[in-house]
Amino acid sequence: MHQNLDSRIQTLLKQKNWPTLTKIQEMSFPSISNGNNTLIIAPTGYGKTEAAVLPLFNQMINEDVKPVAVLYITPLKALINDLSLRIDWWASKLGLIVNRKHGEVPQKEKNLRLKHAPHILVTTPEGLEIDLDWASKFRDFYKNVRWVIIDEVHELINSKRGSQLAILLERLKYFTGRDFQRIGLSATVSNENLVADFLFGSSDRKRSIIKLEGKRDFQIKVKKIDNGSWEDAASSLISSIEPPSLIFTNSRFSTERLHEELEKLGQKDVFVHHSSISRDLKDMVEEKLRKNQSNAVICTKTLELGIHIGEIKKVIMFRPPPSVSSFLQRLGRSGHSVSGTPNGEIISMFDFDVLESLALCEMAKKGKVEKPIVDNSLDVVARELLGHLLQNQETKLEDFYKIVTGARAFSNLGIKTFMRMIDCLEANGLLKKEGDVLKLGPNFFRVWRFNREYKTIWCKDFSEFFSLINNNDTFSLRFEGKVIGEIDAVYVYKHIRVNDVIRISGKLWKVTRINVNKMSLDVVPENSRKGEIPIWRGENISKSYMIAKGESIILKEGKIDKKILDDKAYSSIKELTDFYKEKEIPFPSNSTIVLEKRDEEWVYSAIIDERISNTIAHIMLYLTSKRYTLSTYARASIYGFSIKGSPIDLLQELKDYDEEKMKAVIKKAILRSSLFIATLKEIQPSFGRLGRKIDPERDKFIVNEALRQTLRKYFSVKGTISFLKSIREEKISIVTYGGETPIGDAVVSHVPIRPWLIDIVESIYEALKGGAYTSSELAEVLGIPLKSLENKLKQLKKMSDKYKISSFIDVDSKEVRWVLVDDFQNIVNSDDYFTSFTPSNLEETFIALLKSADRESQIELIFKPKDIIQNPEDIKRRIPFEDIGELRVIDMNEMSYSTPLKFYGVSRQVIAYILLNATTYIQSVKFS
DNA sequence: GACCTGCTGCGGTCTG
Repeated sequence: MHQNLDSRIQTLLKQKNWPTLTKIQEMSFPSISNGNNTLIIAPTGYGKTEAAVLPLFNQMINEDVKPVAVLYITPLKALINDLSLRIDWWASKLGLIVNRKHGEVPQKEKNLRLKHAPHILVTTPEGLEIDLDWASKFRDFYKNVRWVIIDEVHELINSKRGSQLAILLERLKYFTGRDFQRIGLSATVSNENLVADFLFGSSDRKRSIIKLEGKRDFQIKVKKIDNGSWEDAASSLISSIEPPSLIFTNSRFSTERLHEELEKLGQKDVFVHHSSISRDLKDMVEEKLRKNQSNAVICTKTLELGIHIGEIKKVIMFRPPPSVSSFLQRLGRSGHSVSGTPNGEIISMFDFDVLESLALCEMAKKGKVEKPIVDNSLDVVARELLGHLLQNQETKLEDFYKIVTGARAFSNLGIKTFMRMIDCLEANGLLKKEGDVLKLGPNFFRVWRFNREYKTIWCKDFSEFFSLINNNDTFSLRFEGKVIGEIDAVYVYKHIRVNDVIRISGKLWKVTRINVNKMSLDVVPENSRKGEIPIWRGENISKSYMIAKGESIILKEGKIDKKILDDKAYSSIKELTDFYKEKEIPFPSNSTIVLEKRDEEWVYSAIIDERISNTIAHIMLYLTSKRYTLSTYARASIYGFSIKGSPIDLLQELKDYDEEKMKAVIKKAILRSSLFIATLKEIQPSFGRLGRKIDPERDKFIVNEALRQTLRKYFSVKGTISFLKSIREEKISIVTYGGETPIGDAVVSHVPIRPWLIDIVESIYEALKGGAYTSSELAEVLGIPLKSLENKLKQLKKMSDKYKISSFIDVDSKEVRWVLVDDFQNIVNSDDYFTSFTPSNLEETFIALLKSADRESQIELIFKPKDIIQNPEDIKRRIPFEDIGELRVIDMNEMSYSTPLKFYGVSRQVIAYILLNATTYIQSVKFS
């Protein structure tokens, strides 16, 4: 027992039946009591929370502390609920008030805190954001904060959420005017000083890092099943399950699919847990785990960290996890107590799964974990500046600059960049600059709206201001008013119809109603039919460079740990290595590339950082789509890269680029990638730039920032340059092989990256210039499938502002031809198409029915071809709306039996020509 | 064919 502990706390320890403090609690006590900023590193289940809280209680009960004295921040709502109960057990007995705050805390409970201000407040980073920015009344209690505890720091450090929190802490310090003590709790990390820097920011306190080496002991078995067989996977799972087991997968789809197979095999009490299942159902599953009423739960990352889920006998990973840290987190979910040894198993589907599993074990045993990369995104800075202005109405420019640069993530933020950001925010009306004083601008509440009714596609609900987490649109599934789960909106539009049966949360549901406005599907349970598992589209989960490193070690040193492999796994890895030995080709590595050609696809296998593969793949895709064909794709992974459709070996060309040329090409390639477009879309609202139209000159700052973020996250310019340099200097050798290799298989098993649509738009525009073509002709010329081209043409016709296109009927061949609006007049006058715009009877009367693009207004025009030829401008004047959505032309004399000729998305500029074309066509059909 | 996380405060009015 710690001699410095107050007797009241000692009594409570006895009540809890804790004979001693745990080791980590003992270790951190002096440093926390001394007022040092302290980072505590230990695996889950070692009593980190009490390690942080007990020394604080010890001080609090002996001093007269004012609320809020302790701020406890943690990333999950479920953790808040858990922790506040756990802390309250001590606090209530010591006369201290605990309060929790997150989005699902009932309003009643939230209101309590103004009457009885808590000494300890447990909340999320977003909760703190809301309070500082917006809680005008409660905010004053924050002036008393003396201690801030940040839980699960390792979860936050890599993300925008983390840098948001880092700035918030600096804002809090500015607000309190006090250098409060900071305490961080973290799982094992590789670079603890970096984590400490991130956490302690501008604080001048002494720092200590208290670390309990987690045991690297674990039991692991690697199994292998037949390629891609879900049946095999399920029967293998059954033989592996030791109730209660956790089965981790890498996709929501796999959880549902495995559950389906297990059910077929008669398995009972197996449940599904992932982010698209409603909170209620997830709670139910967690409860089953805690009460030991389940044989197994199949889950995604949702159960990787966080709340206590009871004693797990065994952790099964269906296919290897994407990083060492996630491998350890997952493994750590079993043998949760201090003494237990984690017990786990990896089920491999492919031979490279076995290789990855071996690599994960190798790196984990050596204690190699991924290094965190601290996020320094400027949309976070912008958001924090606006929040600071919500709080203070105004701020001096240099004051806020000092606050931001106090956060370690932004200590390198130059004043020039900062000023460019200010200018951008001002240009978009989020800020007003008066001398060196900043105020909120007029557009702030246009971007973040209170009233949902006025919401347009681009503006955001006010509540979203406080969060930097980005989401796709989803439909919720409802049964009797209760939410079951969620499905991507795109998937609903494309695939779901009434009476379809969907499989989600391991159960079948029949769709009875699709409510597009409310974005919900009404469903009822269904038992008789087979259900379709929805596909949730997410971001590619990239594989850690640690896996690539581990694989290199294993292959170079021939270090295959037989003990952990089952027979099938061993023979699959043996076959893989034997292949290369027998064919006398070197194994792909970071110094050897094996090149093979599969049909039109150049496959380069190597074992390298995925970001290098991704960079090269994007450059090759850019060059191929620009020079040769749009019918192309590339692939990238830790197993190398590939390109389809290039007539030449592009790597030979790339290796001779100098650094400058390389950087320029990389930039062009990335600006066209969907990764960049998605990043741009994500950060736009933070800078107040609404709407689709991004102007590369006017919005230079935003474009550059999106580019920088995309580069940092998915690409490696430095790595690629040095990789190519090594090829040039022949430090990396390239071996060509005439057949198909196993690692080549791994390369082509990855999802193809296709050219971004913007390329297609430009190419269509280029191809159309000066001519009139049918869609099949265009598809042929551009090398894209006819269907995708036709879709694109229709879209273009509607949205076109830069690329205006139109179509007419070629009267001679009865085909539709596409043409640029700007070329229309020349086409009409050309010899080729002149006859398509020359009605045989100029005196005949026609009716044109026009609808506006928004379908709000509709008019009817009666005309003769003669009128149009004599005065083409007049017809334009007679149309009261700007955009014509639909045009129908009817022959007045034959109204009763002729079907009207329809045109969609007609540009006003060419309406006269289209009317002539329509009448010519109708007459030609009539007389033939 | 691909993970996860979060999301107004405050005071006033109305209803049973």
